[in-house]
Amino acid sequence: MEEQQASKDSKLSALEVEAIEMFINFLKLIGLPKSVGEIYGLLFVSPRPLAMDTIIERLDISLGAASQGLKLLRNLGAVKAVYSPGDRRDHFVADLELSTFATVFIKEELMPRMERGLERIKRMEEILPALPPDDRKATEARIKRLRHWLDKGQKMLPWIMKFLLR
Amino acid sequence: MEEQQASKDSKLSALEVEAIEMFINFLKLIGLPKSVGEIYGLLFVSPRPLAMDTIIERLDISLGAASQGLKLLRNLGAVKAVYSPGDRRDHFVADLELSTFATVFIKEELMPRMERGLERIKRMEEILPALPPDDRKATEARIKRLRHWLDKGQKMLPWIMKFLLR
DNA sequence: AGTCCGTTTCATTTTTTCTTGAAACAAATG
DNA sequence: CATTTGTTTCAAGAAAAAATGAAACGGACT
Repeated sequence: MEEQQASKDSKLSALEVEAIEMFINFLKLIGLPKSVGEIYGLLFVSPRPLAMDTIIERLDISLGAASQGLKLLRNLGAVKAVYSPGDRRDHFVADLELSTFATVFIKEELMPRMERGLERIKRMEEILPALPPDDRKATEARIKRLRHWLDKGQKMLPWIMKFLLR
Repeated sequence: MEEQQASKDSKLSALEVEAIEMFINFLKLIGLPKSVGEIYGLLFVSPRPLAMDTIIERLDISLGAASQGLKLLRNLGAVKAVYSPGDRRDHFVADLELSTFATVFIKEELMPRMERGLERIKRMEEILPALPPDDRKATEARIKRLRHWLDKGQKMLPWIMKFLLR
């Protein structure tokens, strides 16, 4: 009579909830949807591999979300499928190497943007000479500053990566 | 007869378009909406302060978006209002110190999450002893790893900040 | 080959986030 | 002090992102 909560998270332990919320928050930071954070959080604290069924049931998410989320996480390298003898289903484990997320973010989000940024700057610099002389000086200074920051960023990234990878 | 484009960006120079697109992309990265990127981008390449009217007109955005976007940018410290003699309107300039964005992001997004993360970890560690012995070991290791990463991150941040600020 | 079990895909729905514009507000002007 | 000009606020609408679930798929077992 006091069981039977709204069918919701009744199946998750306090520890699991903490881990899940934590990863929802962190992964949101790098633009991943809630469901992905949930899945990774659950797998992260799970002492044994989980099948998709289990994940769906315990997190109470849809088939599609689970499948897509797992796919994404596998592509990132944050989750691996392991073989489970005598079971047709795939089972999933979290790769505990958290640097993966930071690394992926840097490689797939930051770096490409910086490259495109540099291209833009080059184009802007080409346009500069055609500006009215009064404005040119000021604008030139600004673009130079932009470039300076991009360069700085690009120098910094490899260093951060190194730090992340041990 | 070949003028009169769809009333759209006809008022923006190629240079402005580049800058705007660039900032839309970068600011999106730290979770800011398109309109904010547009405003900052326009101000960044503008050799002189712009009034809100001008911003609205040239970017073709709404009054509300302009007001809110400018407010946000002012709060971040990325835009300043300057006095323009003989004009009732506020005029806005971009603060060229791009580190502002990174700094704000770190301070308002990253750091708080890390703190909340540490709290969670502490709570998880308290729960640990109550786990079934077989699982405990494995889970303990995972949580230790989590903590390790958070610590690492927290150590890294001040360093990054220092790097950003010159 | 046919059935079953598990997974992926994707059109649709739901949720979240952003934008709009009208109304309230403020502050300078005549 | 009424009016005009400029700005903020916020409820409603539009757009974007994420979740759902049914249908298609694929591969193992009989």
